[in-house]
Amino acid sequence: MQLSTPLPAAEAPFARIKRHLKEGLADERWPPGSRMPSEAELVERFGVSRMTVGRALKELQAEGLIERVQGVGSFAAPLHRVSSTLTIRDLQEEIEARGHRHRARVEHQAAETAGVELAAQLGVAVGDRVFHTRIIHFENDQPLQCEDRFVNPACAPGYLEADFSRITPTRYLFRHTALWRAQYTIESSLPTALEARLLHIGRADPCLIMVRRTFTRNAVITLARLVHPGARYQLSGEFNP
Amino acid sequence: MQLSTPLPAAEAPFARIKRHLKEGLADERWPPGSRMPSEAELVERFGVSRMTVGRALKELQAEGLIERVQGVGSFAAPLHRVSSTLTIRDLQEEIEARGHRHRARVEHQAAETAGVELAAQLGVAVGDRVFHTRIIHFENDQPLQCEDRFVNPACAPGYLEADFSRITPTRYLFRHTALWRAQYTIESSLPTALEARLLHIGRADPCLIMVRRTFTRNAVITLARLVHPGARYQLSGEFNP
DNA sequence: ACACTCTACTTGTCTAGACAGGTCTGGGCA
DNA sequence: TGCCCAGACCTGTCTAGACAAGTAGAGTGT
Repeated sequence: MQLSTPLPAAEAPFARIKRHLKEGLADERWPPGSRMPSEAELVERFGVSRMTVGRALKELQAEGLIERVQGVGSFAAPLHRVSSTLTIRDLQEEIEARGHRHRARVEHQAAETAGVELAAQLGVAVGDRVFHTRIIHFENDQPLQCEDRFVNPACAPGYLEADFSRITPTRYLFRHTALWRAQYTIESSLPTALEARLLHIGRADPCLIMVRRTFTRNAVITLARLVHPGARYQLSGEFNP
Repeated sequence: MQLSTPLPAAEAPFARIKRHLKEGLADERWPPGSRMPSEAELVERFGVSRMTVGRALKELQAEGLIERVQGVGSFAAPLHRVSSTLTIRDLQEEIEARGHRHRARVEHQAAETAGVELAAQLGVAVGDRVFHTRIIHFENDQPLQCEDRFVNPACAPGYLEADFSRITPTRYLFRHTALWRAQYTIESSLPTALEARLLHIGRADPCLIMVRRTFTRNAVITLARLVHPGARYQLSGEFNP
């Protein structure tokens, strides 16, 4: 006997609407920046409830294909933007997931005084006390990351007492602060002399460098510079539109 | 006169539930892999409707903090994972958004025969015809990207006839193929001799290299190697948990 | 010319119910 | 013992309506 729905399991209404909008976006039926149909129009057009078209639109927004403004409308996102989720895992977990051994060596762990640039980046006053750690992470005894990190003492007062050979700063901060937002940049550059020595690479060996700032609701928690030998480390990710 | 809701605009119920769960996850009240409260339990606990807790859980799932299985339940995701959306824009748009001038020079545009490695990467047979372009992208006449791209002819038969000094391959393929999935890796490395010459940099200058494969539902559309001078280009992104 | 208000339209959120379909478990039956 | 089935429980999806809150524009009064 044949079931009423063959196999593709009959596309759900919200998915159908989403696909319709996505196709329209793809062949520029709604050019970038232009106004999309309102929820009410879609409700009428597809004969579904507002919750359903709302869901389709919300997901398109989350994927970065449209922008929505309360009281105004929904708009096609600026040209050909494509977003993917880049998962940033704690390095220790990443290494252990590969079945390898993680080890961290603490090179430096002390309070320092913030200079002009650091103070600006960390949102504190020049001359304020900030915490500074420099840690080398090893994968099977091979140095994989040099982590230079400045921490706002107001957000993590106990930071200097933590044992970072046992818990990574990422994990420590995750546990002791309320993470709200993060920013990062990724670039390719040469290591400093110190970094090259600590990572056992040459000064001319390219490195993948990630600079990351994380925030609570109001303040900067931490500024981290993560330097990886280019030959041993790569980021990867994928996305499904 | 004082409004009833001071300023933080009274957190919405779904956000409150989400925050509660997130906090519990953060201090391991539900250890990774363990079972989370069911929707029904949360409905009772918070006195809201199922749609509302459903939304909170759905968003946590989208953020990768929990995993849900129909008929079974919701589970805390494996350790300290954090995901962010890395937005990949078309380079031309990115440059123009900065108010700069974009120009592309086509170095190479021809059909070639696939070798063993390329055939495997592109999902075609060894010896099959594939399209190959090499294009230099300039920002204000300074070379910013060397784009080496192989294209599966089955997906974009007209590729060799396109004028890539007028439309970028990314945009062309976006328009002529049904993009389904993409994979990329980012690494830091040295340019080849050819790339160094085309980008006007030295052979010892580090580069940010992105290798990207995009797929239709069944086939590989394209394999691209995007080489950027480390001194002139960086990726950036952010995320809000 | 300017400032204000009122209205129409938009998205944001929530409710209380409904049905569908997947998973697991324990009981009954061969 | 081994199989199947019914029920309990779970998530996935949808509806029809409601109120809140933001925006833009038209109209009005000074």
